[in-house]
Amino acid sequence: MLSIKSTSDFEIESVKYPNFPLLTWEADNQELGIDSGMLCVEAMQFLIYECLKRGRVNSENTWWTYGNHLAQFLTFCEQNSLDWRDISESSEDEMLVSAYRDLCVGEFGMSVNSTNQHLRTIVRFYSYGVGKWFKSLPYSLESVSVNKGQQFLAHTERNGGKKYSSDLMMKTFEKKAKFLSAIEVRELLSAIENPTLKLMVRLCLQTGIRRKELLLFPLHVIRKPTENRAYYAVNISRTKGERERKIHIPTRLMEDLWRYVNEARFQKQQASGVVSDCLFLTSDGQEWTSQGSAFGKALKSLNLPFHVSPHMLRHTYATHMLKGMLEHKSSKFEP
DNA sequence: AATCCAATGGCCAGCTTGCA
DNA sequence: TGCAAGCTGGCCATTGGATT
Repeated sequence: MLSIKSTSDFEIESVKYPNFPLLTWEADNQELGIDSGMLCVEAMQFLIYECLKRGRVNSENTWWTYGNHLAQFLTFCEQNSLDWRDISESSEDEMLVSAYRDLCVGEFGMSVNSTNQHLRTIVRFYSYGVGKWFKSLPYSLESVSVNKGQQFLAHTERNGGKKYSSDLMMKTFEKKAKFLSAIEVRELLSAIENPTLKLMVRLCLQTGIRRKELLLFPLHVIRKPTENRAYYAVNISRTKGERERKIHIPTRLMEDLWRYVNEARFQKQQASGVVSDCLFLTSDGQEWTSQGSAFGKALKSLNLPFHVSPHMLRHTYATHMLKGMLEHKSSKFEP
């Protein structure tokens, strides 16, 4: 199975949906009436329902996440000559998807978390198509009883005490966040020679913003610090899910950002002629690409004895903030 | 830059806990 | 005692990161 990007010719009810995943078969299969290059009609109907008809999905990335989950499962069926529509009547005995699950974790070496996410998409595909293309489902719904004392999932069912979930799902465990110690933070900052990169790292460490939020950080929120206060509260909008959020920039950092805007950034912008609402520009005076990995590579090229990634800076902020709040108990916050 | 696995954190909604 | 904030765990939309 191959995924192809739609062009702007792809439209539904006169609305154009470019970059939508189109899932096509790779091999002929006479038994199933499939020629290579044909669209998988069932997968397409499901994806259109899941990503376009429903109102919850907004990001094109999400189209591709769901498209890839489905494409990989259907590739498994295609390569092993399995008919994904032929589900045995007794769902307790049906092994098609559970065999795929065990292959993901075993042979492919995928984590339980990722495999579960693939499984949820496949489960939704079957749940969408049952009655349309298949008589029964490749899984059964397990009733999970709710512990009344602990109120486990008590909210999910109105009649109380029970919740239904696919029996394919595996148990997952929480992983610990990776962060830098105070010593490592100092080592990191002193290792950075490029002043702009240093400012970017400081902004991450002191506000906990994500990589994408850093690279798309709005220019217009940077202003000259005039008042005698500890920090400046600013709103940023280009966040995960485009939710606006308020962050706090310490005054000293705000001063340095203001100087950057009026000196180094101004010179770069004059040289390149780029007009941008992004605070940070690359050394060529261009905007950073928000999904690029250049910032992470810049951190890596410092060759520090410990691992640093953009998201670790966020964890570092959160961990030290929590530690600080625990040490200096405030009446305002409950850590 | 494309691909795809891994990780993140908001959501749900009723009971528990904290606090005045 | 009464009110409001906090907690809870699986689901899901979205982003991060490593590899190619």
